[in-house]
Amino acid sequence: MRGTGDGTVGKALDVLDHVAGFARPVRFAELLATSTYPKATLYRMLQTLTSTGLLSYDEDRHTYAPGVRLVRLAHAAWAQSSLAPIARPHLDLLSRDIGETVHLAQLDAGQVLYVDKRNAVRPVEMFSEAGKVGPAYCTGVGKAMLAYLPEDQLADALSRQSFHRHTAQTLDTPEALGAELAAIRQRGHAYDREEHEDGIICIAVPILSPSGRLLGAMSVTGTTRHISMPKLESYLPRLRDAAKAIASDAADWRFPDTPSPARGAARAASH
Amino acid sequence: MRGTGDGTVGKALDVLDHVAGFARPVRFAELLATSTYPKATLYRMLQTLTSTGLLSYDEDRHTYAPGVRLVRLAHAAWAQSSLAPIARPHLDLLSRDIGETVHLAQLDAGQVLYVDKRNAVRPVEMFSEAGKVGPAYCTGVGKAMLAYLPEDQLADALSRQSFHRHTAQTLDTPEALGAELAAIRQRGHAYDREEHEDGIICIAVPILSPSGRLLGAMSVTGTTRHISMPKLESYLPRLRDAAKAIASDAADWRFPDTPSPARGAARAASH
DNA sequence: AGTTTGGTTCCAATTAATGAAACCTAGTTT
DNA sequence: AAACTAGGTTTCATTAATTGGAACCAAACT
Repeated sequence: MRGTGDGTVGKALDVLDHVAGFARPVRFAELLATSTYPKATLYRMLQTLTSTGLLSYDEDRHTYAPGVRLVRLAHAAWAQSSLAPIARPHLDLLSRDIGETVHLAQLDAGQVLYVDKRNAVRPVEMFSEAGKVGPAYCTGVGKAMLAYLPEDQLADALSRQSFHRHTAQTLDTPEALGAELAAIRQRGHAYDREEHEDGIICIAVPILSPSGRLLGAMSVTGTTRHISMPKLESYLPRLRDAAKAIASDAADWRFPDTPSPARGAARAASH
Repeated sequence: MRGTGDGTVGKALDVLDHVAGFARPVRFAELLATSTYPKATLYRMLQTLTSTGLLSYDEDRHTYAPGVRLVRLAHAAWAQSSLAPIARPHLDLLSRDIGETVHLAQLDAGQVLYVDKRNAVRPVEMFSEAGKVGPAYCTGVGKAMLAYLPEDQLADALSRQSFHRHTAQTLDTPEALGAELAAIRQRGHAYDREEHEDGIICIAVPILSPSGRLLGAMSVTGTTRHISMPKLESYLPRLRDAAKAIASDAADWRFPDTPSPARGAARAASH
């Protein structure tokens, strides 16, 4: 856990992650008992994080929790990410079209990070879903992304997988996963055959920029009770079209106007 | 801008905010031109932020943008905040009940921070809406919260208001706002009479814990084209009930189990 | 070829973080 | 009531990181 390597800021983030890791407000003593940092260091770190608003401190209960300032920063991150805001209208369309649960994910530190979601039947359940993380080696979107990762990044991502056997179908060895990734590259899409959760299946495609760079992945998900894999496969053309449309929008998006050296400076000055 | 005061972490956050402040990916030179930090310092700060995932760097375009790691952290912040997750079902109910746009907000550094929203027509979009900030002095939720802030915190919050005249109705002096806040305390709810945007009106109530501490605020919003203030006022009882229910849930929430010294240590050890 | 713009690296001076230990303080226990 | 203690907070000499001026490099213009 210790030493993400990046000086003071890295350590501060260790602590922030540590606090966020508890799914509830946590007291100093609890953090100390599970921390590699000495008392005084941890204490001052928490002070700093609290005073910057990254953590919030409950005076009454003497507990720390992630602060609302993060929500604000995340909004900025989401809004100007190269994928999520562009994909939004496409997700709307796709979801209305096929009427099943649709996920949009990116890869973050070897994990699947869900950045958007459409749930056809119950539209509201979603809010707490974006920002969730999941394993890459046993989810449709995860495998779709791993399959199209450059070699060095793939090695890094693989080294971060836990290969826990979630269900009887989970591919729980790097070898099995390697073969699966090759198959995914072959056919261009990934399946999740109840590998993460019993009763949940999905079909997923990567979102690749025109130049072949991996941007994210997208999936249609269902329960075995109400949908079959062939049915999911029938959505594949539309899923692919949406992924392609998103990728092409994303490629355009960076050039809304012709960049000129002078303009940048002018805009900066007016700030 | 410089020197939030909190050592290295504070400076790093200055830079992070600075990047987030541009509503688009930015280049090093642009940041440098608008930064108080010297070249080398800013450069290394950006390196650190990038390598920790708080910023993402576009190799091709040489631009920095807020990183997806923030979305992940924000999820934790949102999910264990003392207000938003508790309020969620109540917002669902209220929104289904009255069929108008409903906002849930908190106060963050003198600004209104929207933490949840229900839009009558469209389902919710995660951090595209939540995480947004707005002015406190000229929005319904903002004024509702300012009115119930302890004196010292109010002074701090007021000092952070810009008092920009958004519309003809905007209260753009501390004095006018002070009178308005007194009136809000009197009647228990706040109005926004097109003070922030022409054509947008709303009615808002504070969310106060049983002990009177301010937790946040909630509003029902509409356009003057399709709704009138009396109609909005007719929602007041239900809005108040929802706010009360949220506050009471929030008060209970902190005691899911009786704390005992031994348990904390045991749980910590198993971590 | 020459020059400007944009980005990166060096390194001695400076500043901040560190952590062991001492010190509070509000509850318990004897 | 005095002694203890768990949980927090502060001190301070030591250690490590940040700082920023300046040099450097690499493209993009001229």
